[in-house]
Amino acid sequence: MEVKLPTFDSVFSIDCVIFGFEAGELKILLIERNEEPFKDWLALPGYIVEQDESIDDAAERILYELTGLRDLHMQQFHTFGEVKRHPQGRVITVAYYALIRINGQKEVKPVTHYAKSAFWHPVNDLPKLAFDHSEIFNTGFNKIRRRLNYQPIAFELLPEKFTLTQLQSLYEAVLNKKLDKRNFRKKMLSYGFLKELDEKQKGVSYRAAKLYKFDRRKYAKIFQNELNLVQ
Amino acid sequence: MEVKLPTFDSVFSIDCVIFGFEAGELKILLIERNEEPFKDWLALPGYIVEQDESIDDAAERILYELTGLRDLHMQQFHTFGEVKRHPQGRVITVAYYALIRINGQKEVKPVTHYAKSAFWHPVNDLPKLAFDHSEIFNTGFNKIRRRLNYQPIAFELLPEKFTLTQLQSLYEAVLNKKLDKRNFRKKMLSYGFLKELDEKQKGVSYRAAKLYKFDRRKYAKIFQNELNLVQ
DNA sequence: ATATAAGGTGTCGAAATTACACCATTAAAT
DNA sequence: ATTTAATGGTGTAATTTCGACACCTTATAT
Repeated sequence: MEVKLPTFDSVFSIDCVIFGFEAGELKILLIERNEEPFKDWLALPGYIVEQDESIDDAAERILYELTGLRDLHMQQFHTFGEVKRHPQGRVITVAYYALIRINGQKEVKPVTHYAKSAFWHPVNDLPKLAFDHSEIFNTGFNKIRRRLNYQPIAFELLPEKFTLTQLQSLYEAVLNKKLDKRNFRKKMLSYGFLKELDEKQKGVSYRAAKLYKFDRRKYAKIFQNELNLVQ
Repeated sequence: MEVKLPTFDSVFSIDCVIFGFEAGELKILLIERNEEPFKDWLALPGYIVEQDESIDDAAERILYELTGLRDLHMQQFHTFGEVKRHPQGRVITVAYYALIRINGQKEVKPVTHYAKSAFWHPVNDLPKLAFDHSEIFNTGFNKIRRRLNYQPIAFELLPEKFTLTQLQSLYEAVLNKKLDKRNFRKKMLSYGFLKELDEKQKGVSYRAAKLYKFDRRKYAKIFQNELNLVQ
């Protein structure tokens, strides 16, 4: 059976690459589509921008409708504008990313019928995605990999209180390489934006680690003058 | 006299921030608009994307039509999508930048009637621009300032053969600070992607400097593994 | 008490970064 | 011919950062 689809001209859409970190693994949010085209395929959460909302607002709304997640700090990273990227017509999409702590998060679940389900999937083993979403994901992953080195995005993926080992394993997951424990700690602590708490990890069956907090205010002070690569 | 303007829904446009370097000064290309809205205002070169062209293609075409420049290496840097950014309707614009050698370039000149003129203007003394173009410019300037530190974009602004002093003064213009001559040279040369030529500057009334060339092939070899900020 | 699993810590050599000042060369002016 | 003006071109030493590397400590479970 062939399905006749409407076509459209000049539509903007938003697609979201939402990273989460859980059990030492980096994951992203996928949805199962419930609409043609690419019905039943896996895809990034994404939909069409309304006339009367900014693209930033649209990104928040769309993510909420498709996954139930709200109040993430979403950031635009690239716009995809190939003519044939959408089979039904001309759709230019602005891609956003966000980072989020998975732990303690209520289950993700679509609020609209455009998606059948939403779930976390490890980045290392992604299936083929609808549209050009695999390309969008790759572009986004490269972006955050690079940004990890000069922006405090790691802390958005961790619980508010975290151990240095957790922080290190996040860096290792994103950069995909092993780091030296002593050097990593020395360097992170030397920045001065980690606040040591009077509290320890609980519920582990081995020596509990100290907990730390990211001190956003100190970070901002330290890095207000940040352009420094040449001299 | 009040002018009635047509309005439109869902239009994509492109705006271009084109940097050039001349006489030790960083400049950008502006046009004088010949159409409402903002007729007679200064603006970034920009126009509407057609249905059957990718945004990258559109960026090239539009820049050509408004300034006569072709074959620049243009790169998207941000998409601006506030609802009210265009007085006639919903226009989302994708902003691109490019860098170009001004010297020896034929005069810039619009090919369409949408612009009255096109000209270079120093970045340090920009007038108020049409639409949200001042914001677009600022965003773009910050981008290239940062990219100067990890991408070989400086060489696109200089003539093919350049002196180390020219290179340094470009860095100083973009970063807006003085650099140490000896350290700058030591560092630049240590990378190994500058090729010293058997040729000297001509036509100067003082000791002529050696000329150098950027060796793109060596650069690519050196920086294929580049992620390195944490260990 | 013992085993297990991760927490937590310091040093040394190499490399990179920074600060800093003077002589050399060329063309133009006298 | 000499001087002047302007920029070209160079080295070193102190300091800081980076990277490699291994062992004892502590909490819990058995």
